[in-house]
Amino acid sequence: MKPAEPSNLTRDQRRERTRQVIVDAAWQLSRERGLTGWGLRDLGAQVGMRAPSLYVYFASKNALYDEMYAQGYRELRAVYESLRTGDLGAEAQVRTGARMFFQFAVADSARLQLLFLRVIPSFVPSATSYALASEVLAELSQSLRAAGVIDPAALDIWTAMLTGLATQQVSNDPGGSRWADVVDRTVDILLAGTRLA
Amino acid sequence: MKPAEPSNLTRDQRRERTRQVIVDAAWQLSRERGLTGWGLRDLGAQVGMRAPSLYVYFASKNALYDEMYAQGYRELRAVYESLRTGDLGAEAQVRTGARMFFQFAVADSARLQLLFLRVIPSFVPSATSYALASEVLAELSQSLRAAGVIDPAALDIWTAMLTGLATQQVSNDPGGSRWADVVDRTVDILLAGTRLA
DNA sequence: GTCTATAAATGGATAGAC
DNA sequence: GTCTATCCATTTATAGAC
Repeated sequence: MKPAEPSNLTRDQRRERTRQVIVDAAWQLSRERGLTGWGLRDLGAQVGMRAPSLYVYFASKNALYDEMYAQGYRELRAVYESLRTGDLGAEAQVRTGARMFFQFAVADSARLQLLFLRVIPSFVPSATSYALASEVLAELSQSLRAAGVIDPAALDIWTAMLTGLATQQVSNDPGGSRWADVVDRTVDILLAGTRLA
Repeated sequence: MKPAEPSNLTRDQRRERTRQVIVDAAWQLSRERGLTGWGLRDLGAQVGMRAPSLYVYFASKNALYDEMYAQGYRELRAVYESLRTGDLGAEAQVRTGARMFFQFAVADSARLQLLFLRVIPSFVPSATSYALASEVLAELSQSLRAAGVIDPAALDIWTAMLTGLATQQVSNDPGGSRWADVVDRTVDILLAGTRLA
């Protein structure tokens, strides 16, 4: 018996807190060594545990990836919610949203790969987690509709553009701003080209 | 002594041929199991060798990736060369080039990841291989300039768009045509937006 | 809930016989 | 040029003591 944590919490709360500590450590390792560049031993060491103890909190490494995936999309959803709560007009919302998405995506290339590319062959997001991703996409769709971009094909162009800019930035100019510098201009071009299609 | 190959070839020719067989097998495994989903044992088995024998032809697994990378860009360069040789006008060349790039990229998602994304943390293309990539980019740049897209920032928008469309297609609609269907429209939009910037 | 011990496999890579 | 044998590290995951 050595929880080492404030124990005026329920068992479930303590468990959830530990899960979060593990997920945070996994993100940190992913940022440092890449999404697949660490093992459960390393992760355990990071949180002061041996690898087998992690199985108390996650059924497998892929289950852990799934939680990271879900959490990543929850963070992105929060970004869009903060946007919607603001008092920006429809077009400004699209403009700011694009900048924020880009910033979100390039801030963590491991997260970019997990959320938007299919980099781990064995990992497929669970139905629940994938639903979160769809929710965020719906948010983007909504935002674009409000600005006059109404057809579904145009939405696909926007997602390609946004992920493309971010991917190019982290792949071909990490730490720089080559693609960051063209985000606004690209938004202008797409707005002009996809409105009232 | 058991070459099992027609021996009216020089030693270097036989060596080069075997290297090619290995690279082809590596591509096949990458397509089937993902870029990192196979080991040297599997690769050896695929070409009728034990893993250690592969070291006669490649210094390391990353050296093999490097050859795959170079070969991928040589194939892409060939695509653009066939385009330049045709009798298309500048704008038609951009339009056809975009379609061909998209087709090339989605035809093999492992190749897409190796050539355009940074998916294997330990792999960095050699200077020689990277020069090939630059050559192909210059080709694209040339093609766009001829069509009136002259500023470097616009080129960055185009590469983001092209890779973004392909990545979305293989990540979110593999086997489908959701993003394939918007390539032409996207080219129109970008041509309208980046010409004579 | 955490540990040790270990399974069972796989990883890339090297030595040295033939 | 290919092999066997092997190294040494590492992987995810499980069993069972505490």
